[in-house]
Amino acid sequence: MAAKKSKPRSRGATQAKTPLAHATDRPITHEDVMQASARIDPDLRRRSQLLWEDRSRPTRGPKPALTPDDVVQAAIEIADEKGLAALTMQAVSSKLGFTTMAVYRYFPSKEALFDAIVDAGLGLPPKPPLPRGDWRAELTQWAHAKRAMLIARPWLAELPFVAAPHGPNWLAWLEAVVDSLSATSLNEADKGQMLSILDGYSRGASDTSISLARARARGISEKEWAAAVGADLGRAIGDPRFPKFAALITAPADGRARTLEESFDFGLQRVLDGIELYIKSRTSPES
Amino acid sequence: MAAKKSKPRSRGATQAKTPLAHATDRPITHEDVMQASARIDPDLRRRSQLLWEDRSRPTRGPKPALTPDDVVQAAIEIADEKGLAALTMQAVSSKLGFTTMAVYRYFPSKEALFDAIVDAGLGLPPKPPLPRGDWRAELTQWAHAKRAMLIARPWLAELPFVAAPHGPNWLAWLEAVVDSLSATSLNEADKGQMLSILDGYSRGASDTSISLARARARGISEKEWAAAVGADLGRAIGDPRFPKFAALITAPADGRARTLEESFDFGLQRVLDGIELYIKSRTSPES
DNA sequence: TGTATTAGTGTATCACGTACACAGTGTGAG
DNA sequence: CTCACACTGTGTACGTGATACACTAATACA
Repeated sequence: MAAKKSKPRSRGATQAKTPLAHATDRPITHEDVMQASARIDPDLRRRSQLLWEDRSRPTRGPKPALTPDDVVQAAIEIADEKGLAALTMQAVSSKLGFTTMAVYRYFPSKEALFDAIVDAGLGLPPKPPLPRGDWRAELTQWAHAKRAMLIARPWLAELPFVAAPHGPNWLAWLEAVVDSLSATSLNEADKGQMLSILDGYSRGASDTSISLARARARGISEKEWAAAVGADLGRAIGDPRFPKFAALITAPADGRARTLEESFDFGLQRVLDGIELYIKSRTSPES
Repeated sequence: MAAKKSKPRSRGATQAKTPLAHATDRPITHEDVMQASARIDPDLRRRSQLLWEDRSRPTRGPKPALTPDDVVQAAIEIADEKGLAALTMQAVSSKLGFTTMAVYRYFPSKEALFDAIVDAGLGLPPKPPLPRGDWRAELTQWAHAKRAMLIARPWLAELPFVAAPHGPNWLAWLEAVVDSLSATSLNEADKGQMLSILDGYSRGASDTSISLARARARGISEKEWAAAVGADLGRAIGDPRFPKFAALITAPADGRARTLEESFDFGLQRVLDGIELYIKSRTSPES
């Protein structure tokens, strides 16, 4: 056995629930978490660590010409311009003006680099407008921002980033939702639930626009994209298997067509309606 | 220039809105669609075609030893057992007992094979229980089924399948929702909206469970997975950037913890609440 | 029966991830 | 102050995977 294959190892991750065992009554500390993490898949553990540790340079040898951030930046630019497929270690290094192997001084593997790219790509959530307290408005802003972020970096959704270690920016997005929900009367557990709902909707309902964005990055016009999508969906027309759907897409538009963003917002408001309904039912006893 | 690189071409696809231009008053036919599709990226067009055309064998040469379906089946088995990363053309062919290049007689590229795998992996939606008409119950069943499907094939979410051509099974899932919504008073446009909402939530809110499923496929126990996720999320504890989220995950569980499926269902009911509210507002004039 | 067509094979090539060994560079320990 | 060691970037090599191309064998229609 000589060279080793790239092990498709590692995974982890996700939204909110089932985060930690609430076995004892004493509040959980960072210590507890770190202790629990002792028995985690070492590969995953290392990746997560790379994402969180402060990369303080050792003092010994020559000064590195780059920072991990430079590498991440270059990688993101490549993904933005040419797509994920073009994001190779050689592309990154040559963009930086170094040899391929130089990158490995900053990230031990492509996978680790991807982890960093994902977190950097997420960026930070927007700051809610200042008279705080309007949770519904704040969550609306949040969801639109998340959608915009996913559209701006359509390659993010192409990575199984639910399976990657969660970095600081990921947590920042979650924090923002919980923070907005603080204005409600929900208990912690319910806040977690609402976080899942909102996060789930925002992610899933952005797929259409992400697809468009990806096409656009390939130089395809919105018209062409719509034609391609329409052609696929249009196969339903005349096909006995899809009568209802065919009727839906052939129905004349009664009024102005909605933009994708308007569509997203419409759905978002329905979701928030559902959340609001729940909050009210918790507040004013109705049963 | 000799061999060509794998071109990271092709994309397309998605949910419901903006499907076709409703320019004229005459209902859109399959003809219209096919005509519109004439100017689509030829690569995409070909992929979509492969997904839909009946692969009737020409009569001339030797009889093929396999069917496209055999290939798809083998590929799916590999993905199920070893994960997407192990799904190579050589793996597929050797599983079938042929040389690598033999597979290319059935699918012109790995990408085309993936398209077929995605559609096959989606499978068909469940049949709604027979006293039809309870749209809410039917959509609940649908959403749970979709979630279960994604969990059963966690590699599906790893593919940018929103960007792939939509095959028959994809449409079948959409059809099922629209069909259930027929019991409501919604117009076609609104049905499309509700479809987007439900599809979006089901997809996005399943991420957590998909991650777990993926971990499980790698031989990681639920405990280990929870520890890894918890370790990442637990970094919030003590970090001044994430006070609210830290409070959330350290709050003592007041009662039985919800399973992931219960969590999904809880959110789903909120979403359906929102949809129901809208339906009612359309029915009984309130403004 | 022969010829055009097609299935599966063998081989070659190129891109990519990454291991390994080397050379040059600073810095703290002596 | 100096030297050895830690560390950076380079050059090279390898294995794997996708896939082009040319070849042989099979088969049905003219």
